[in-house]
Parts: sequence; C-alpha cells; structure tokens
Amino acid sequence: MAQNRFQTHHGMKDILPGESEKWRYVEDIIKKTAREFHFSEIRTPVLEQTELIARGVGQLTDIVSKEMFTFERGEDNYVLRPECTAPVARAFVEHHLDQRGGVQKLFYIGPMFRAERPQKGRQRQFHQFGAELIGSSDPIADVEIIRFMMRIYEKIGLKNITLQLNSVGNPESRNNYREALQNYFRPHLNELSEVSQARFETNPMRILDSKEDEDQKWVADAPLITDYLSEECQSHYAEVKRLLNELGIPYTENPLLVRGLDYYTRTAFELTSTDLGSQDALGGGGRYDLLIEEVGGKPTPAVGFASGIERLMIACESLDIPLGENDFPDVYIITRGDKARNWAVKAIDQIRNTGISATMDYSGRSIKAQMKDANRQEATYAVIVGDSELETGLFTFRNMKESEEELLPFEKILQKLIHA
RNA sequence: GAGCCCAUAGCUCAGUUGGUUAGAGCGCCAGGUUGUGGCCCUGGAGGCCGUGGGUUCAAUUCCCAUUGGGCUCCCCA
Repeated sequence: MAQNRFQTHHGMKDILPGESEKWRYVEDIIKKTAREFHFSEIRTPVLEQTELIARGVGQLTDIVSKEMFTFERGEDNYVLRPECTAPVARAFVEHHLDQRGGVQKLFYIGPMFRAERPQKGRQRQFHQFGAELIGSSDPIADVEIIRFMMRIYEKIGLKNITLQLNSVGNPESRNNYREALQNYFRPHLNELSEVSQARFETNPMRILDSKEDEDQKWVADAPLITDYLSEECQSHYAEVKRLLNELGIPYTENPLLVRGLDYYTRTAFELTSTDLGSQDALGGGGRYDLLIEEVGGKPTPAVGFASGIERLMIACESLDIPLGENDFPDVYIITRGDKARNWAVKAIDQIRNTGISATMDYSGRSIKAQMKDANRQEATYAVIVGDSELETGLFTFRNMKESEEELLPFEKILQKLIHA
C-alpha cells in the first residue's frame, strides 16, 4: 500500500468491531467468574521498573534475557510488563496488602509485551487474564486457583484441553534434584544440544523441556523431580492431587513440566489444547512461595495462574465455539426533514434511558438510504418520522424482521419496546 | 538468531511464450421506487499491480535488493 501510511508495530494488532464483541464477551465471563470465586480485580501499570521483572521473573529466563521491551528516561528504567505476577507481587508489597488481613485473592486482565517473532498464537502485545492467591501455602489454595482457571474454560465451552500437573519442589528439593540431574547429564554433556549445554550449569531443569531431538533420548531416562521432593513437598503435592480427584478435575501428571519462569515452587501446571497449532499452551501457573520475599516483602506463600486470551480465542475458533453475539441496535430512528431530525435527537434519549439501544442517521440521507442502513445494522425495529407523523402524533413503528408496521403514539412505542 | 511462503481495488482473488485504456465476485455510493430495507436491474466511486533498482523498444509479468505480512524452529500466553 502507500508507503507513508502509519500502521501498527510488528506483532501488535487492532481489535476492531466484529472482533471486539468477542473480547467483551470473554472478559465478561472472566469478571463474572471472578465474582463467583470472590477474587478482586487489580490493575497495575503497564510499565514497571526493569529491575522488578529481572529479579522477579529471573535473569536467566528467556523473557528477561531476550524478550523485554525496555527504555530509559532520565534516571529511570522502564519495561513493558511481560507478565503480571511480579507486578502484582510488587503491588502487594508496596501497598502492604498483607496488613489487610487474611489472604489476598486478586485477578487481572490486560496486555503483556514480549519482543519475540510473532507467529500464530504469539504476538508482541498479547492479553492475559490471571489470578493470584497470596498468603496461603495450603493445597486448597493451589486447587482454588486451578479450578478458577478451569471454570472459565468450562463456561466458554472449550473442549480438548489437558491440565498437566507437576511439583517442582522447594529450594531444598530442587537443589538435590539439580545435583542429581547434573550428575546424570554430565557424562553426555557434549552430546546435548547447544542450548542444553548452556543450561547445564545455570538451570539444568530447563533441559527437561527441551524439544531438541538430540536431548530427547537422554531426557527420557533422566531422574525425575518426583523422586527428589522433600517430605513436605511430597505431601503437599499429594494433597493437591487428592483434592483435584475429589473435585473431579482431570489432570495428567507430567514430571518434565518445568515452566520457563524462575519463581515457581512446588505446584506447577499448564493447560494445553490440541486446537492451537504449535503454540499449544492456553495458560499455566503454579506456586511461587519465594517471590514476595524476592521483591522485598516478608516471606509469603502464594499461588497463581495466567492465561492467554488470544489463544483461548484461537482454540474456540477452530472448534466453532461462538463467543457471544453481535451487537445489533434495538431501534433505528429514520427521519425526513429538519423538524423530524430535531424531534428524533430528543426522542432517542427517552428510548435509551429505558436501557434499549437506539441509533439513527447522522448524515441526512434519503429514507431509502436510512432503511438500508437500518437493515445493514440489523436493527430490530425502525421508527419513521416525517412531517405527517409530527402533525398527527402517530409514528411509523416498523418491525424489520417481520416487515410489518403500524402507526402508534410515541408513548405506545416506548411501551412496546420495553416489553419486546 | 535461523528457515520457508506471500505481496494486484475496502475484502477474497483472476490476470505470461513481457505489449498499448488492469479485471471479477463481494462490499460501498446512487438511480430504477420524489416516505420504506432485504431480491432483481442499471450506473458510479475506488488501483502509480508493496517500495527501489536492473534487463528490455516495452515490466503487474523476468532478475536483484528492500520493506511489510504469514508460518515454522527455539521458548512461551
């Protein structure tokens, strides 16, 4: 197209009418479900201090090491948030939410930013909803988070989803495991992929979720975290599974599930779908008992999840699951002449004040053109106003679907609309 | 960071042994119906054929580069 046209940045999309209705529908379900689970909304800024994300998410993660949008201004470092758990943890500490007593149950919806190569199911600005339950180490909290997440997908009507579950243990369990992994991989070190070799020292657990073929044969027989969990971690994990069983929430244990963020402890889970293509994760989460302390708070256990809205929509689309309905006006007011337009400008408010949606022509076009417009917008009713209507006080009230119309006083029309 | 594919009207796409005014369907606007939509008919607007360069008498068509888009690997939402 023309060369100097402005356009969105790479990997960022406009959500236009036709699409935006779906977003509203999905967001309504999320907010409604949050009320049912009694989670309160938290809205944090899109910009955070770079150091918060680096510390919270972890220096060695892909997100921090290569995917952050950052910039400086004066003395300050800014980053477009790549995820929302660290920001929520920051807000929790900054505003002393622990002083409000009990646990904090928070949910959020909003844009996140990662500087990756866009592809199907991956954009540079994407949208997540998620929840954090801060202040409890009880397995019930883990399960509460999982079922909150699952309940939303259930309401949307999404099938073909799998909940994968694992426990990555506490630091003690993980240190033991880390050692065992290094001992296991050390003899094969130069047979591993380049990435895995790099991770051998820094984070050997990440070797486990490598998809490189040369790694797979060694990963297959690697020691499992499950065998290195401390007693407390084991019983915590067992209780999470017991509760899920009791609630009839199906899951698949995956001892190789590690997740790419550093803050997870104990419970880790991921929700995948076969209807997504190569980016198959709908959402994921887990327990992060050390994060609050890491960002400057008192030691506080917490658990949460995050889900991608775009991916949810892609999965729904490939399953032909409708996401809400189009937004049609109830009434379209058609006018002829300046007096009629003047009348309509006032009358339309009376209609709207009853909660009925109403629109009209804004460019003084012919009745025919206005009818076409009403039809195109799929208005349920049309009210036609001209000089004769203004004189008699009887207005043409047309049912667009039935193609029937009658002459009625405006009050009567209002009544009909309200009871339609 | 690496690989593959694509680029003509608002949308979906035709369009070569390179040839003069670049097409269709849908959509949009208007008329047929001077106060009435959906069907039908007629007309109209809308493209420097992504950009730059090269080959040629001649390039939307061939070559190169570049930009943008899509998909894939890695990893994640």
